[in-house]
Amino acid sequence: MGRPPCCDKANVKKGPWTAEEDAKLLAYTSTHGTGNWTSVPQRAGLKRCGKSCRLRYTNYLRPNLKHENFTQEEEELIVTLHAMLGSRWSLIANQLPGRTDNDVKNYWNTKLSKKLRQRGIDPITHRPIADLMQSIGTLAIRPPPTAGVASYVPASQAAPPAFTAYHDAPYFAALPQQQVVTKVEADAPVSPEQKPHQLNWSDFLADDATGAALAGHADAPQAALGQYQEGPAAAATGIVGGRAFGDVDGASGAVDDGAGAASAFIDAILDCDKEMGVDQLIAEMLADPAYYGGGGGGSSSSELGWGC
DNA sequence: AAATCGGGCAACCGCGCGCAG
DNA sequence: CCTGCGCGCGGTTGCCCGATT
Repeated sequence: MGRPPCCDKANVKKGPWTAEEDAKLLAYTSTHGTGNWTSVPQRAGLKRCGKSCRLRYTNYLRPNLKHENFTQEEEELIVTLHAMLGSRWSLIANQLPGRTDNDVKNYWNTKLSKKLRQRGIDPITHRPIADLMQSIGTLAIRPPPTAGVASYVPASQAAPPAFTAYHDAPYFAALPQQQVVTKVEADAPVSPEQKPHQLNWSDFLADDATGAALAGHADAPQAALGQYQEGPAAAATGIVGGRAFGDVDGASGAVDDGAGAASAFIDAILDCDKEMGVDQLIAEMLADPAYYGGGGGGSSSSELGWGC
């Protein structure tokens, strides 16, 4: 037996919302709040599905929403967070005050992913496309990963089996530094003399930015995040959900160099998420050995310095 | 000026999770 | 523990509108 529909679809209006419908919904929510969406249409005098009402409200009518274009800072934060979190749009949107997950998702799909491609970066793996192409050949001669693990890893993230230190990639030289999500092994800083080396499968997953940031090679993420950073104090006070990050003021103090700033930012994100109850989800995701192709001697969350 | 194409965005759909009974 | 229900999320669709032919 399937789940019954949330509303009588035959008597429910679909499609674009009219100004009158918006007004009714807004009037209702402003006096009654937003609880129990299934009853909202009836109470507000709308022939809409409750789900549709919720969506309209959260994506368009909700107070404090930004309707203007994304700023450069927001762009950079989205790119960085996407490198860390993947397509967890709601988590990303939480760090962008006034933006909805739908906003962020649409912006990513229509603008940012193209932008990254134009700059030679694969928007899914956040790695140089040239490296990905180069890796295809290497892939053929590498032993397959552990079967049980491989089936768990999203194909989109299990891409390249080998790469060079991004700092050496010539095509990156032309890129704005903050667009580059670097990857350096946490316990083995790359020296100029070092040759490109091969890594474990677990090194190719979404922890790149995190690992890089926490390994003290956080130039790129830090540059992108610096303006959002309010420091550990802000996080500790429970200013969360993007409020602290969003209330950027130029006098908010010095930004630490290196791992300190990046770590603080990550901690702040985690604190925010904790406050919102999503920290557990992220912690589990990061700790999940299967997610990172564990067993390959790879980077656990603790090894990455992820402060959970 | 009309037709076609493509991008951007709002909205919908289906699924998973959490909670209450 | 099981079931029903509401909510939220991510993926996808379809419409609108500007650009191009």
